[in-house]
Amino acid sequence: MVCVNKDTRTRIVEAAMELFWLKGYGSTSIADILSRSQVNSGSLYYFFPGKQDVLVAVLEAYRDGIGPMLLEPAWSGVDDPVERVFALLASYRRALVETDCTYGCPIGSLALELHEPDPPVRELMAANFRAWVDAVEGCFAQARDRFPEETDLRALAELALNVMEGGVMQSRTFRDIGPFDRAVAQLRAHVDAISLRERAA
Amino acid sequence: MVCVNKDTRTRIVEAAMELFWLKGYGSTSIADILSRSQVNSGSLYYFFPGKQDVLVAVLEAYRDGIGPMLLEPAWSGVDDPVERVFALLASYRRALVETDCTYGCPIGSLALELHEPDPPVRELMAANFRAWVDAVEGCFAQARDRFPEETDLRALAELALNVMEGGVMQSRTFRDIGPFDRAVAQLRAHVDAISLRERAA
DNA sequence: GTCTATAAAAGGATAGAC
DNA sequence: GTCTATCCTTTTATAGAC
Repeated sequence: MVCVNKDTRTRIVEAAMELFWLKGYGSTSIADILSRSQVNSGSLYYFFPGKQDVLVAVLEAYRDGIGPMLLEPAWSGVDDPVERVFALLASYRRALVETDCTYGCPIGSLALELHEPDPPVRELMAANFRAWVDAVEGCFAQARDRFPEETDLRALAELALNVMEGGVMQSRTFRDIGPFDRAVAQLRAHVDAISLRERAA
Repeated sequence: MVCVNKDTRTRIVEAAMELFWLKGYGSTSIADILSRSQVNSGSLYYFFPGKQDVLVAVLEAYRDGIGPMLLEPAWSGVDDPVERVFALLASYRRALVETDCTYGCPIGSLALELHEPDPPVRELMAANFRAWVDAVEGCFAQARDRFPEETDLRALAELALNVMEGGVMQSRTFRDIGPFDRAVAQLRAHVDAISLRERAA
């Protein structure tokens, strides 16, 4: 990806996306965004009324990028729908390991950092979670016949999100990948336990 | 509890505890703490070198209060050890409902808000999670004979934490208690599924 | 231990030329 | 669309009397 000649707005959003992930929203200053994106104050305020509008753009970028930036890379080479769920979780594991258990899910961090988000911000965070759960539920739905009829696939997908977010939270706090791995193992055991028969090899 | 004549340090810590819960650490200013605790700047800096030291005191208070302030109220009138786990989760549900799904676990929020906490802060957040998981693991251990020998009770207790924290995160974001309830229901189903026989009525 | 006043810095946002 | 300079507010922290 060529990074030098992107348009200014894109550079701002990408810089903010990374900084919010690294430091959080409140701890990222406009000056941080300006210096990382190599943009001047006037240009930022030409495109965005204020800092919160940059956040909105970042959350829109995450929402729009969930397929191409998150799911497709995680699922490349993985065909089995249930394995795709665990491949997705493995991509969060990678992020944790690569950052020495410092950074996990950017949406989750923002969701707990911002205590009284304005409606557009909250709605976009919800849209991100919804899209994630939709995708995971879709995986389980493709394997519908492996689960008992009464299994609530939506609730199962939400459990996967909880396991991921909770695992990230604990691993970050303990600076240890162990809690994340045990969380995923618990989900695996649960999915196996409710599966009707073994998957085709 | 008499609140007027508590000593100054205690008033500061209690005010900060509430404010960090309501607004987060970064969004709570020293001025906020001073006005809520009715203390003057000079007094706060007499007791604490800076804002982060107030946070340390708050986290110590949570850690020391987990028994008397969290577990004992949640467990009053509940004798069955496994039901105590769900009674604890119900106390988080209460916090969510009473605040219109705005506030959940203060430790979880701090854990995701603070991206690069200084060692004493991170260690205290870890100590809080550890104490929570210890308590829940203790409940499961009291019902050891209800679970297969190979069941990892520690991992099960960690799952309970993940379910709580994930459920809080989603319910807060969607401003809807549904995700939290479904998360707890999934844990209940999992615990029931691995239980060897029905509990005594 | 507590009070008031204030220093010192950071941060969000704006103005106006180009 | 971009640039520099700067205003204004908030915030952390300190000084020094009492």
